[in-house]
Amino acid sequence: MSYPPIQELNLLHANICQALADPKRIQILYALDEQPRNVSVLADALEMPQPTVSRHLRVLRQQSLVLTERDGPAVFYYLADRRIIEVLDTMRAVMFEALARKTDLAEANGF
Amino acid sequence: MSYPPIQELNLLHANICQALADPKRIQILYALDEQPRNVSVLADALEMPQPTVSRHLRVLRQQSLVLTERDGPAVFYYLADRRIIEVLDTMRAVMFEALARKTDLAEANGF
DNA sequence: GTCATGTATTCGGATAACCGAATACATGAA
DNA sequence: TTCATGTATTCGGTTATCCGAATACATGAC
Repeated sequence: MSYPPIQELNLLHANICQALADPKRIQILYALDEQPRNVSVLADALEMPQPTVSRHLRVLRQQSLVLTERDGPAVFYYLADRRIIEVLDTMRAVMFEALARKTDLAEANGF
Repeated sequence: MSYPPIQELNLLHANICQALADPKRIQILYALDEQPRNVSVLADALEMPQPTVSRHLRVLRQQSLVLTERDGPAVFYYLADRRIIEVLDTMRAVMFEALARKTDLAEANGF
């Protein structure tokens, strides 16, 4: 019998988080949730250079956060699992409340 | 009137994700969910050096993911918001399904 | 004050992330 | 095959992260 590889599990888990840990990738994920698109259309919409978008998409692809479908020379990207957006939304909510708490605290201390 | 600073928002958001993007910090968060503890007790339980735990806790604290309470010379750490654990759990579920999909795909291709 | 306990920080080096710019690659049409 | 379109990769430099080891700091007891 082998140990449950908790360390390994957490490493994989951390890799997912790492893939989410970039402002542009977050923007890309929300954009793909709004509407799946191919790389250059996405790059135009987000006003990012195409290679930048492509590299970020690779990171998301490597973590299976997005999937692809070819359409001639173009490559369509779409979310692999919409729960990732729910996760991001929850994190945002938590973040806002934490910020509010911090602000209240600061004000209570006369700032 | 000012633009909604989407870029800034996503940066803050990414900072939260970044704080989650480390295997040891994930382990620490789950451990604190199980039971709030002070630094050295946590370090013993997780078999990590005390300075390592302290540095990771600082990262989590900076993102308001954990809060503290002094108890003499000891410092008690606890989760700021249990939804973070729900987020982590959801991510794990998504991750497992993605892994399963990959495995199925590999097997379907004769591996 | 001094000490014991517990916590946080600093330093230095290794590793990894990010970007712009340039370029290579893939696909389908002609 | 050649070309146009769309996508992916590489290179070089900068910046950030992580750790072990050592050390500094904080708190309360005495």
